[in-house]
Amino acid sequence: MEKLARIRAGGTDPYPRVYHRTHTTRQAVELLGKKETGSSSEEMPVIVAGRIMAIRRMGKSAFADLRDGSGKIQLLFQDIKNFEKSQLALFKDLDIGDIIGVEGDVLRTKSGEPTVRVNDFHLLAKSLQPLPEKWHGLSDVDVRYRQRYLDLIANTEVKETFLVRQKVIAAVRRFLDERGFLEVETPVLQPSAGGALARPFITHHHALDHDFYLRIALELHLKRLIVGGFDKVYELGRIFRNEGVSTKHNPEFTMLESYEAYADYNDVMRMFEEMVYQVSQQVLGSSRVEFAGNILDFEPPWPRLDLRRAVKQYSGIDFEQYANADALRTRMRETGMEVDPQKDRGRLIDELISTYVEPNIIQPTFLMDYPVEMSPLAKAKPGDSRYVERFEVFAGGGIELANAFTELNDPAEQRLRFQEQMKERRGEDEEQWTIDRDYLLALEYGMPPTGGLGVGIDRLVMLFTNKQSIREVILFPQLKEKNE
RNA sequence: GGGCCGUUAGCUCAGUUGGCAGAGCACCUGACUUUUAAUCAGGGUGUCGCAGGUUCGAGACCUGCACGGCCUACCA
Repeated sequence: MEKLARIRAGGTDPYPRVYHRTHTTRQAVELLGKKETGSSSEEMPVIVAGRIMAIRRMGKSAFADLRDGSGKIQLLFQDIKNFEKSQLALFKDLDIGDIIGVEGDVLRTKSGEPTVRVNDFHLLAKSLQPLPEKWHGLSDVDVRYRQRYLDLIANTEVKETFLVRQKVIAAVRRFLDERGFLEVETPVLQPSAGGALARPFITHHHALDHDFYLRIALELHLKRLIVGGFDKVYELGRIFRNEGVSTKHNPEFTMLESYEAYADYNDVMRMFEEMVYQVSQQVLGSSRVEFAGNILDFEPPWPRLDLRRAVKQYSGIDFEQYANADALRTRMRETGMEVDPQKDRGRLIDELISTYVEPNIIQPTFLMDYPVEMSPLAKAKPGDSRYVERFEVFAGGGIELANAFTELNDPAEQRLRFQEQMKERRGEDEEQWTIDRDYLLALEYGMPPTGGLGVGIDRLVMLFTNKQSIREVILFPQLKEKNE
């Protein structure tokens, strides 16, 4: 760009290496406030730096809006014609988008705008690309996600979303830390991907000449730690699922899992509703949040619905009366549902839940006691081996917030359940599925009764920020590569 | 994977029945010392997503492809 050459020719380095400011724009505005209440001295010299968001040139003077990470402040350039020649030339070449530093004093203009009257300024980084349009902002979602930095510059509310995200995560950590949970880190690369039913990503370790899977859940390693004697552990981490991409699914996403020895799913339920309540108080200052046109209230206790009864209530089908997949499928077809003939009974019930139950659950609600077919890692209900002590939490009409159960700690029973799973998968020609034998070995040493919890952090943030798409709460969501 | 919709200037978008490619912002030139979507006068900066086809003539019509969105499917 010729402007850049001209600036260099004028003896100015368009990318100097350091610039020390005395105030952020926010601090400069606060300083002005102090000056006006008379609690500070007369002279208010400041050095601030940031990106030029607008310039209003008016002949001998000019106004500009300067934005930094803390906020923005107006700049006033006066007597431009009397600038030193090189400064005048540099000033003329300033564009919206340039990063500059200015020295001056703070004052308030006639119209009440906090302003730095500029005595001197320096170019800190020249912008060679035009910024998105100032009035409409950037709305092309493709560009917004691919060039998130532009989104953050052009759409100030986007920044707010990610600040909330950070606060949610910090509040969750605080909650668990205060309760004596130990935060741990477990392997992302695993010889077998267990703890969930999702299809994993496969990668290859060259030195070991061995395939590894990217983890699809945190579960099995955290429970090894319960065996090892850490009674309360959690991990907040990225997991990877090689499946469809949608407004609710990103191939990599952030999961919280916690495990507490000597607890069951009732304890976990109480902990989870308290956790979300406290997080909402700390992040939003309220237990209420608007989501998709509804007001959700996280104040405990949340309703607890028996899964079988909920399905019956909303779909009219009592799946207990249909003992095998074929019978249930036939009954579901009668209601006009299109049903995949491949699905086993557990998946059919899952479909009933997502079709009939989830959309009706607006307020945070526990759905309890799942059929055993759907939950290979959960402990059976006492006296009824067809059901397990498991709950899921839904809110906002279909957002799944949590999945938790009383952990199955009987190694023989666990081995049977794994084998059942493998049997079902045979014929699905999925090479990826393997049994984590080392986990079974760990269970044989004895795992105390344990309550476990899994929380999709991205979805929690969606609720807290009223975003209907998971891509709005992930800084760099996965998109297809653009072909040249 | 399937269906529908979209893709035009750096950005936000118009573009009539198939007949010279448009507006606002940004950018460039000039005027202006309290503006804040500054204003005023002038300037169009384009591979109309890509590749074919129909046509005297295609941004528009047809086919294929790419990318995106929504729905659907998949998904603990």
